[in-house]
Amino acid sequence: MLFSARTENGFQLVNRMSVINEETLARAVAARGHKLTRPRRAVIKVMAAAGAALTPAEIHAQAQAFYEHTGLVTVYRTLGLLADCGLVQRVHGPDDCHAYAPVAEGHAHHLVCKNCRSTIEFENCDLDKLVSALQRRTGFTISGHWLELFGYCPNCRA
Amino acid sequence: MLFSARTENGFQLVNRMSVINEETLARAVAARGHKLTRPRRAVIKVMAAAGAALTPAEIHAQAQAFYEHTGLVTVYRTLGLLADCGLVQRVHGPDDCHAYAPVAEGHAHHLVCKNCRSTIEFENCDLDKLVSALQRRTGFTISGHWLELFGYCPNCRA
DNA sequence: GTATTTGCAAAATGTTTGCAGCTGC
DNA sequence: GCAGCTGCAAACATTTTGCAAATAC
Repeated sequence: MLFSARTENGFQLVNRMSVINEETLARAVAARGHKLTRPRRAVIKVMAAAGAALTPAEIHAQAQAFYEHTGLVTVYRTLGLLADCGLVQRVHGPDDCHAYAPVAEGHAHHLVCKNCRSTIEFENCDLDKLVSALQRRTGFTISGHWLELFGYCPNCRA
Repeated sequence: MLFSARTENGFQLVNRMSVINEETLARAVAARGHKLTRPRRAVIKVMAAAGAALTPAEIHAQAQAFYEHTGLVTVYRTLGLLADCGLVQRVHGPDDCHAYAPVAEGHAHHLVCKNCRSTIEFENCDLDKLVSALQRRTGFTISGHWLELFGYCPNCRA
């Protein structure tokens, strides 16, 4: 299992338990009737290829490597678009909640290192028992959930 | 089980499965060597008595009922203080993440109605199996987690 | 009495909007 | 060609900081 160093400011997805690629993202966007413009392709490339949970500003910086004239505003709009399609998801922390991570199946959870912020995506969360108990006790109909784990990765345990 | 109407803008804690009171909060703040000033007492009153997950602006407005000259800046600072003490916790949503909720035991989860935003606090989350499986598979040492459930409360199921 | 805390105003940060021009299909 | 998209600048919202006056203990 490989754990790479962190990006200057970003949370690196060091080991992804599921995969999402550029093609899938591009196709999903097009399928919804949205145009595949140059800046959108750049943002998609960043989210798919880099595989990192990044802030809009970081995505902007990286996207400019693919298409130089990518504007920050367009990054925001594209992230909104991708989020609407369930292809991208906000990653919240105790403090910040400005990062976005790619999502393989429209729903995912993240395990984040509190020190270097490397991030692992996982899918199985096994909350059925809790969910049904709460539904019974509260009368709510529970339709979704949202889970993040924090800790220290092998490299940062020191 | 009682479900009250939502506040104008806030997420009402309609049924709290655990309790935290003003005295406890005030004592914890004093115990850490912080002064119990009038604006701090006002914020504490709001968080304890109202029992609602509220944004800083909402807390500010409500706090002024207890101490008129409470400033918004002080609300931010007091929330930071309470959060440091584990007495208050940010409540994040898919979109917004600007609300704070009182916490009984330094750690809690929330079940939020997607329609009226009424909120239930709960504590038992039973993630041990998931946590140990992930630790084994990833090599991470997992020290904390963060869980929120979404759905519709009995009143909003329509 | 003194260190801490406050409120104000101002700055910093992050995000959204208005709009004329550009571009994918 | 035309709707959808872009980038810029400017607006907007939220949070933080500097500082002199006020306050808890």
